[in-house]
Amino acid sequence: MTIQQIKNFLELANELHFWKTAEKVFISQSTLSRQIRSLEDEMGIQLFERDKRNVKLTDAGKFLKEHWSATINELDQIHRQAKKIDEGMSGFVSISYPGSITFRFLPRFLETLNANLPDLKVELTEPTDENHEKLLSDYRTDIAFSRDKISNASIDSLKLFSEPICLVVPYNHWLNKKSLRDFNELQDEKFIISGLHQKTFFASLLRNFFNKHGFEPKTIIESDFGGMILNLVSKEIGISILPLSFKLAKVPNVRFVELDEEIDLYINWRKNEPNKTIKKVIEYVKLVKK
Amino acid sequence: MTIQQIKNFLELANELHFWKTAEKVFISQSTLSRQIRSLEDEMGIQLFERDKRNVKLTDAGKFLKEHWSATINELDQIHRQAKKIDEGMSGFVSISYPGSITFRFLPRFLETLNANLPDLKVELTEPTDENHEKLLSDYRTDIAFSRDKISNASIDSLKLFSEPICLVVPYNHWLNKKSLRDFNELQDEKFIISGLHQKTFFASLLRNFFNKHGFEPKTIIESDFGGMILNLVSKEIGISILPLSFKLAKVPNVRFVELDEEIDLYINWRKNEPNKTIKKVIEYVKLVKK
DNA sequence: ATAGTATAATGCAGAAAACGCATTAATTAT
DNA sequence: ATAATTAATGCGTTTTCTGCATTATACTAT
Repeated sequence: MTIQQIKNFLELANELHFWKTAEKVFISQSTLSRQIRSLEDEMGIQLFERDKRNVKLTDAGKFLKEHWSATINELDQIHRQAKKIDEGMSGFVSISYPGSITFRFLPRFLETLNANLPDLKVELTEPTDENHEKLLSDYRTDIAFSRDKISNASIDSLKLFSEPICLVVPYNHWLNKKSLRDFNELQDEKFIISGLHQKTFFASLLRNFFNKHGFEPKTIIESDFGGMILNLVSKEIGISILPLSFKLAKVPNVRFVELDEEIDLYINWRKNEPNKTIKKVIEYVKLVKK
Repeated sequence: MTIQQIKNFLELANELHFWKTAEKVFISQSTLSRQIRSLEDEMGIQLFERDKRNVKLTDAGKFLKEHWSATINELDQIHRQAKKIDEGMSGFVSISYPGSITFRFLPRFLETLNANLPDLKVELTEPTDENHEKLLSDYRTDIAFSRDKISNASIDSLKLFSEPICLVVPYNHWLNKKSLRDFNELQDEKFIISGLHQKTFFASLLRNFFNKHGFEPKTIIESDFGGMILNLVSKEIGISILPLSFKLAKVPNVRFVELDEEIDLYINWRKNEPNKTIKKVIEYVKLVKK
């Protein structure tokens, strides 16, 4: 039993005329006649009462006309949707990201995605565990934004942009770009930063930074959550170091002082990803970049 | 695109193994491989990602597995129902009947129908216009019960049973079978009967009856509705003549006095009726008969 | 009644498709 | 390296499908 056969049946059920119907569906009258016959045989159900002159639906035929018609419409709908998925116009991606891009890059990116792939469903996760390689290869995420460059034979990466890291201080704090001549002046400041023993990339970046400048910060609160850190700085509990992106959070009573140190953002995905949706999303990220 | 192809796809989508699936659906592995391929080509959608070793569903494939599965189940359901209709196990009949069979024959008949064809829908009409032939040929009714024999080349009839007609009197009325020696004794009785000028069969039967016995009844109320007549008799407003069947209405304070006159019940239907449901219903009526 | 017309079914022969066997090619396991 | 697994493919055969031409039948007009 062919979908086309059913469609032809529906056409005939409307026309009730073999010749006209055959013409309409671009087959010969004999073919149509035999198609309907074979449909009837296969189902073991008489669909039409026909003498040499008239064609009319049986009760079963009426019933099937109604229900098949509905089902065929459903099917067409389903096939259109499947086509969309196949073409990556719709579907599902799981994205993991560092908190710092919450305020500028990520919303822009999601906006672009939504404009171009309105049927796409996105799952966002802000992983505490930063093992991007494993997240990707275990299919727990499809696209991983990361601050560190990942070198792995089965992962493709692309650097999207760099941005300065900044000292984050309360508005009236003595410190500004010009006043800061020597980092040793920060000796007595109370820092609110990620625990330096952490294995996250940002922690190791901080570790390097303080090493380079030869002093150890006085850490009074440890936190990995930028939003939390900003609020503590705003309440003048201490100062911190964060990527410039956090400025966009627009927390009041906070100033960002750019340092001569940059941090990168990479996008990572499984090499040879066959999923068209994911590939398409990766293409769009290139449009947004910085 | 074949229904079978879709079913095979669904099987493969579960098994994710060509050889096992092919065995399960009783075709060769090569055929299955090509069927899936042709499905993919026809839809223009990749359903499986497969290398020489592994088979897995694409996103579009997952989507179609889910939705096709639902649709195929619906279709199977629809086909079962259509089969029922085709076999006359289900469907629709319109039945017209004279009020007199409301109390005994019709409920029995409907009970039998319901027991044997539980999915059958029945429309009952008690026509005031008694033109059964026209009702049938205009498809306003499928089965017409009638009191008169219908002679019409395109209508088949069957006599189901005969029953006496009765004088219907209040309980304490002087009249009974033995006391009634001569119909002229009814000269002074007040009758509640169908207008004798009416063209209904029962009216003409009454006309004949009174002619035969050579007197004209004193009619105080004209009515064609047995139920109404019975209630009026019960209130001792007059007496009437009705088929014995009305006794089953069990209206209180009413006695039936059988006369030596019978009335028939016929069932009528369109000759060569192709509708299996109707034909089946006609068969069942024969089981109930009397 | 009779001839004419409309229309679904059917015989036939050629075209296309489907099928299974055997084989190939690629991958994994030992 | 070798064997085993497994999806794809070439090929010949069988089956099915298709359209043309024709037939059979019922309705229409005269």
